[in-house]
Amino acid sequence: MGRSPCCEKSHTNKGAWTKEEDKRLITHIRAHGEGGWRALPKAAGLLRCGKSCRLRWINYLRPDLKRGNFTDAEDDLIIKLHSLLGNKWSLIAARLPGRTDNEIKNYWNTHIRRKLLNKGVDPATHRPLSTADHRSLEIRTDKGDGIAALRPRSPDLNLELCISLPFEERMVEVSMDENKKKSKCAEGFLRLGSPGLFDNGNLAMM
DNA sequence: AAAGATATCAACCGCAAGCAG
DNA sequence: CCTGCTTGCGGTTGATATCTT
Repeated sequence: MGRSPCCEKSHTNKGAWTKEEDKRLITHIRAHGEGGWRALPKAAGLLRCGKSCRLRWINYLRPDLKRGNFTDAEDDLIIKLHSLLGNKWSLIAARLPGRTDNEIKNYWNTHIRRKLLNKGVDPATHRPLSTADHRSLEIRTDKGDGIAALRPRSPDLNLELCISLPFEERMVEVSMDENKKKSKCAEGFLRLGSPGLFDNGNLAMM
């Protein structure tokens, strides 16, 4: 028995959005506000699924979006936040006003990754790559569920940067994967307002 | 100029968290 | 609690643009 589809796919459009669809979506959201994505397409007269509407609005139609190239300061901030949060694009985007998680994720994968590699920095660990050992930075592990995962080989590559957080659960949730642990800690870090982090999202140290 | 390779990014998919009943 | 539904997230795909040969 498979999952039920998120919407009636046989009656929905897919692919690039037309200007008319954009207009309908913007008009509807201006009138009724964000949310209720599942019911929105029908209400707005769109042959799209709710997910698609939400994505289109959040990533491209929202009025507060900052389009255009990333600045060097944004580059640096993304790199710093990534070293802290890992691939938690939504958390990173939350610290970059006008940027979306999808935009940052794409930018990371197409530009920053290469930029770091060219500088001899491993984009996954943010540590220097050495020609002799960079292939050994990661090892494959099998967690017993048949799914292999890449994990840092060296203990000192552990990016758990949550030294002083009140997250007792991280000590006991041994089954939680590394990314989740990292982001949980980092979320707390951001929420609590670490001395190393200014309100504008800039990192004072690290 | 044409063909193939590579880069970019908008959009989709599946999963999991959160919430209401 | 349990269940089902909705929303949000991260990984991935695929169409298009740009570059190289």
